[in-house]
Amino acid sequence: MAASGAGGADADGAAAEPPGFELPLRLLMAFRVLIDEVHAELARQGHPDMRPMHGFVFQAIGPHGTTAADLGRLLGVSKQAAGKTIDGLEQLGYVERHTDPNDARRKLVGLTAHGVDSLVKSAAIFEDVRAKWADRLGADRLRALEEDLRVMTPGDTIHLDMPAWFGGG
Amino acid sequence: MAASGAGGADADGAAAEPPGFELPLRLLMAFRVLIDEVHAELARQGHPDMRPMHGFVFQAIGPHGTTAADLGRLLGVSKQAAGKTIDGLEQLGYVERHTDPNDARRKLVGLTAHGVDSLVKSAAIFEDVRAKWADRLGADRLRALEEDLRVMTPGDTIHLDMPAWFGGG
DNA sequence: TCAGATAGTGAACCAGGTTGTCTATCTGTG
DNA sequence: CACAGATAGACAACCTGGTTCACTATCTGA
Repeated sequence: MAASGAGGADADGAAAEPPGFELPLRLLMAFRVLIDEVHAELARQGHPDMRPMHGFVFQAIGPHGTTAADLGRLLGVSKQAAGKTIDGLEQLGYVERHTDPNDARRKLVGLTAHGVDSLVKSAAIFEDVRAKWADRLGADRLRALEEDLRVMTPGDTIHLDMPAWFGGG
Repeated sequence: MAASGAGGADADGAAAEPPGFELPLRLLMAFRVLIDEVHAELARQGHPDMRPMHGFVFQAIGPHGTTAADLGRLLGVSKQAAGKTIDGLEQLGYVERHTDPNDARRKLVGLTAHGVDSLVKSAAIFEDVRAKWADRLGADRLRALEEDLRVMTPGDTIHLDMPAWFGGG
């Protein structure tokens, strides 16, 4: 990742950070900065065992619940991997499983009160952080930034597929 | 990660994607879209065994080379992890190690011709993709976006620390 | 009715991190 | 000049969170 002189001058004087490299780097850093802040604040607010990505998982589960296979599809991982994630979240008390009354194969995964609490708090914290961005950038610039990102990213499918490009298998 | 109705309407009618959630999601998706494109094109141009993040590693190594410990610091991982990464890259023929003549403890890690080739091509591809973004968004908007991202991210230290927040350890 | 699709689970495996420990080497200070 | 302490690299054991393969239970459509 990263480069010595991304922000400014490098001892060499040469262009240490070609402009094209800057964009992905900053996108990732921005994501990181934002997520870190939310993660830290969420830990302060009673959810110290949440992982940075769990908020997205909870949002994917949603208020109506889902199943391991659906969650896997949404997250872009195998159903087994989704199942493992659910196992962990279940042990932490964030979700619970119930057999689907209409389909004995399926197990509905739903948020517990604890899980809902974390989701609600995450959303509020995200809002706060976004407000801080609006303060720094100006509301117009932030809206423009969000609009531009929307334009440049596929609108509907949100298969992040983190593992695939990060190296995990 | 992600949510069913990020882009648009959800069957429920409820706000499926609180505005605060949208920002990190889009940042990550944008990063992903960009990296995927570069990665795919790089594979086409003779580097099929490159991992999406390798480009950043190569840039961190830089034209003058580095050491495992320095690389680890720059990447925000342990020196052992950096060493393993270098092992892999060495086997793929992208880097090579030489003992530092001035310090027998250190092993200078430098890019091979193959590594330099991949770095040069990456940079060019990044430029191309950036140009595409400029076409879509307009040069001004893209510059504004980059400027805003720069404002909201720490300027000098680029410790991405991917593993820490992704869950790896 | 029954072949085929789908849900969930377990097992074996892998990648890429972590920490702890060890040796070799350099460096600053008494 | 010697030596305590810092640093570089490597090895081992371990962890997390992915993967695929294989299997059973259940649903569905022809």
